[in-house]
Order: sequence, then structure tokens, then C-alpha cells
Amino acid sequence: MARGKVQMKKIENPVHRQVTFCKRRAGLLKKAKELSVLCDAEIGVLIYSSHGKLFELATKGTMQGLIERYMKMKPARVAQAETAMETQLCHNKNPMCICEINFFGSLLLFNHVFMEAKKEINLLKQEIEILQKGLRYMFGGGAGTMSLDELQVLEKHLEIWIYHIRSAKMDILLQEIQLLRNSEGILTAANKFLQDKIEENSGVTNVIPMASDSPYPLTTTSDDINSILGNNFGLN
Amino acid sequence: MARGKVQMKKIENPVHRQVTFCKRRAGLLKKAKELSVLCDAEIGVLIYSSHGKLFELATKGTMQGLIERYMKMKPARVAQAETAMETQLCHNKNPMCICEINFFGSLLLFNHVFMEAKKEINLLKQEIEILQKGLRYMFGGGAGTMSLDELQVLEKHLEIWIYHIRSAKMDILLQEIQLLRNSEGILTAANKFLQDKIEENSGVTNVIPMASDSPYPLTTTSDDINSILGNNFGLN
DNA sequence: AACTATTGATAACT
DNA sequence: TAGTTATCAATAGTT
Repeated sequence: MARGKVQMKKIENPVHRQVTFCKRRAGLLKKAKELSVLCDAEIGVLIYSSHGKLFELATKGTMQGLIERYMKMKPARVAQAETAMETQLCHNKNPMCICEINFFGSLLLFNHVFMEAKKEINLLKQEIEILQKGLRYMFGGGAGTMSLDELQVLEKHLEIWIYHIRSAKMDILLQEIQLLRNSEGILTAANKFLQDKIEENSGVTNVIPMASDSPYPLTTTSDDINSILGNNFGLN
Repeated sequence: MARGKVQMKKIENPVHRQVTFCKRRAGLLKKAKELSVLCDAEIGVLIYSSHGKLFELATKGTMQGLIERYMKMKPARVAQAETAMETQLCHNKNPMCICEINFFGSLLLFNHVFMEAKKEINLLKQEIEILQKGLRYMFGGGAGTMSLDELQVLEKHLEIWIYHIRSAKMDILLQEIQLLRNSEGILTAANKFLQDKIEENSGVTNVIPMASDSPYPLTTTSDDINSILGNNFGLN
């Protein structure tokens, strides 16, 4: 980056390496924070130095929360962890030799993960139940096989779904507005050109001026667009 | 960084924000890789976009390994979710005194149960996937990215669905009202009958026996109520 | 997606 | 460890 390109390999000089680690670590965490703020993203960074010292950052919430979110979205990976743990344990021919404290800690972690898994199972079961009933309900022409509570839940799901759909629609509309605004300059110039031409062609007489209160002005500015839109969009 | 300083706040324009997210995300992950290589550090980065999409990087090993390492170094956090087992074990003032063989055996059992749970989770997830596909199919094969028109259609469908659900809820409520009215009718008839009987008894002694097919039996049991309702309620 | 004018990060040095 | 600066890298705005 400065005073000479850097080779992408481990810096051999330990002093040099340590200094670079400090500087770049700070830079990385700063970048992470910036990305989180600018783009409304939730970011977690874990850095273990070569000596095993931990540096961490969690924008929004805690690292624990991020990890739980990760575990939920990637249950398959939980399997990997568990397999790894099992392998590690079995590798040691004599389990008694494992440091009990680590062992205990592992069990706690394991238990924690398992409890989360159980919760997830129950949530999934509920979700399936609702989806199944919803399908049956739709395909079966609404035979009253769902209880009041279940209908409430399904209704809630559908409302959330609709909300997401409306958000997506809004994004699309905003994109189109952006396009319109981009082409606004071109249209304005074109209008100006046409007006000038009309004035030239009409010569001395009969130039009919546009009524100032015309609902459809020849020129359109972003102000006009905004007034037309009337700020009806919930621009976050 | 370029062409004008950037304000450190959420970018409002969604298009702009998405572009910046892509660019800076790539930049952040690149920086993380560089730091890892140059300084021999182990780094994990988790990025959740505002829409919840996950981007991850783990230099050296897996994210799962990093998480485990993190959990081991921060067992206090795991302890927050105080589970029954933990409590039970902590009851024993000195965890080292637990018979290691039993302890290990418990872990194996625990592991077995967990494996089963994991299988179940995957099955349930598959099932949900299928159901969701069914729903998507129902609404016209919605791909991941839907056009404005498709979104309109989907929204309409969902509104209709919600409408039906609300109707169903209303039906259930009306049925319950009907049930109450029926009960009321039965009680009224019973009262009438009893009053008549009392009057008769006080006079001559013409006790008229109840016809067996009377629509309003004197005694009302929950079986009767169920038969009247015809099991229309999906009461679990 | 590709291009630059700028800003930002940082390697070497103090 | 901290500050300075010459230089390289990232990226905001634009095409």
C-alpha cells in the first residue's frame, strides 16, 4: 500500500509483522463498522493473532447473538462441529486424559447447541403444521379444519408475507424513479430544444404560451416528480 | 474515499446502498484475507445483509471451528443459557469428582440423541421446503426474483387468502354463538317443560312422558352438544 | 460492469 | 508505541 507494494505472504520479521497486524487489524475493524453503518448490515469479526489472542467485533447485538443466528441458518454445520468434536474425543485413546475442564466446557457447549436444536425442531414442527393446514385450507376450499388460534397464526404469517411483498414492490418503484430522474436531464434538454424550434418556426406571431397552471407541464423536474409522488413512499 | 467524502450513516437510496454493499463487502473480505496471510492470523467474518442474506469468510479452517474456539474461550457466555444439566452438574461443588466414565458415557448418549435430533431437523427442513414450493407453485411458480406484476398477483392472492381466513374465523365465532343460542334454547325448553310438569302435578296427575325423538331432551350432555355441532371444530 | 478522480489505508521511516 | 509521509489500494460517482 505504501512505499512499495507488499508481497502477499507471511511477513517474516516478527516486529514488522506485529506492527502490521496492529495497523491492519484496526483498519479491518474500521471497515467492518463502516460497512455495517452504511449498508445496514450486521457484521461479526473474529481475529485470532498468531499467538492466539482474540480480537472481536460485533456490530449490532453481540457476537453470541450472531453465532446463534449462524447456527440457526446453518444447522448442517452444527453437524460438522459435532462430528469434529466426536472425532477429537475418539482420537484420544484414553478419554480420561482429556482435561476435565475442557471436557466439561465442551459438554456445556454441546448441551447448549442441543437445546437450541430442540427449540428449532419444535419451531419447525409448528411451521409445518401451519403450512400443511394452510395448503389443505386453500386446496380444500376452506373447509373449517383449522382452529381459531391456528387461523390467527396463519393470518399473521400472511400479513408478514404481504409486508415483504410490498417492500419488494417499493424497491422496484424506487428503482424506476431513479431511472426517471436520471433521464430527467435529457428530457429537459429535449423540451428546451423543441420549444426553441417551435418559437423559431412560428416566426413573429401566434405563439401560444403554456398556461402556467397546466396539469401537464412540458418540463419536468425532480421537484415535480416529488410533488406528484406526494411523498407517499415510506422511504426508509 | 473517492469523488467526495462519504457520510457515515445509512445510505438511503436502496440502489446505491446495494452497490456499495457489494463493493465494500468484497473489500472487507479481501482485507481480512490479507491480514490473515501477512500476519498469520485466523480470521472469521460474518456479514448479514439488511435482507438477512449471509456472507461469510473463515481463513484457516472453518467458521464452525472458529465458533467453537470462541465458545471455549468464553464459556461464561454459554453459561448464560443455564440449562438443567448445567445446574445439575454445578450442584456438585467439584465437577472433577464426577466419575469420568459415566461422564463420557453420558456424552456419548447425549451425542446419540443429538444426532437423532439433527436428522429430524433436516427432515423437517426438507418437508418445509416442499411445502413452501407447493405454496409458491400455487401462486404461479414464483422464482426468487419476481417482477412487479408477479408481486402484484401474489399480493392479491394473499389478500384473498387472508380474507378467507378472516371469514373462517368469523364462521367459528358465529358457530360458537349458535352453540350458545342452542344451549339457551335447550335450557329454555327444559325450563318450560319442568314448569308445565309442576303445574300438572299440582293439579290432576297427567304426567306426559317425553317422546324419545324430542329435539329438546331434558338432559343435555357434552355428547349431545358434540353431536349438534357435528365435530366442526378442529379442537386438538 | 467498467472507468477514474479522489479519498483512505498503510509501509517505511522517525 | 506513536507520529509523519510517500505511496498504493479502495471506492464514489459516473458512463
